[in-house]
Amino acid sequence: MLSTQLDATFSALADPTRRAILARLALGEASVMELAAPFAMSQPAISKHLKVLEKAGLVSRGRDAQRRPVKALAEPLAEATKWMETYRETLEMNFSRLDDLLEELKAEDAAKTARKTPKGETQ
Amino acid sequence: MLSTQLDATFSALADPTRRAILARLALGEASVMELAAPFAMSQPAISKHLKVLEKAGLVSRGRDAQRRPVKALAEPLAEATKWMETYRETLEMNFSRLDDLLEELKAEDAAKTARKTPKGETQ
DNA sequence: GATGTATATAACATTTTAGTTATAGAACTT
DNA sequence: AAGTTCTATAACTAAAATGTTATATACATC
Repeated sequence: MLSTQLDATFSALADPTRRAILARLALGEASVMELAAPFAMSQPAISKHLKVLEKAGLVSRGRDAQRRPVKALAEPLAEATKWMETYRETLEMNFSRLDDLLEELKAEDAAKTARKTPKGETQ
Repeated sequence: MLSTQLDATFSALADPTRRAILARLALGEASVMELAAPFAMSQPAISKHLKVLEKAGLVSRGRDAQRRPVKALAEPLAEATKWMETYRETLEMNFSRLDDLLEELKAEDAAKTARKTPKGETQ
């Protein structure tokens, strides 16, 4: 669980162009030109984005004559998803502990109030 | 579902120092000094990381005398998690369709072979 | 073999990011 | 009120990211 892998995955996902590319690739392989078409951006720019995605392991490249078809890979997402899930679980645990604490404090306070308030009286 | 929110979330998570800060905060509120302690990094550097996290909505700041306690917030994660889940689901759907296609091709091929092979013969 | 098409790379400019030190301000302590 | 503690900001530097244009390369086709 190298930190650098997570860095690469989250960095790759942090760019809207790259997320759009991945969204497109989720529907199936595509060539660089096909991927570049929807964007107001040069082909070399897209090639660079693809290099980022490839370094992060989010895509792999094939070979079909002059084309280098790009294919999405699912694996690297697992680690990133896991990090986020673990984080959220810890957060939630902490919140529920906080809730418990608040409950405790409330109960304690009620007890004190009860002690201060003579038997049978209400407040 | 502004793209810029996702950008901010993923960018924030792309840095190991910020992930460590969040991991620490998942256990409960902390002051800037407490957060800075484990890192070989100046206090202003940590303050900058906190500003990034705050802009992404991943933390909120409180006030306790000179301290500005930092608290983790869960909400922004939802969108990011959703993006990743949707992406993975689409990917998997596509893979299973590919599997179907391969099955089809195999069946087709088997049928052809059968036609080429006279009745009763095996190959 | 000349031409076209798909992609990668080089060289460059601009912006953003991540860190530094120095300093300022606000609130506590004595 | 003087000093200490906590945090933020300013000014700066260095490196990385994102885009550009021009060019090279590899294959396909005429």
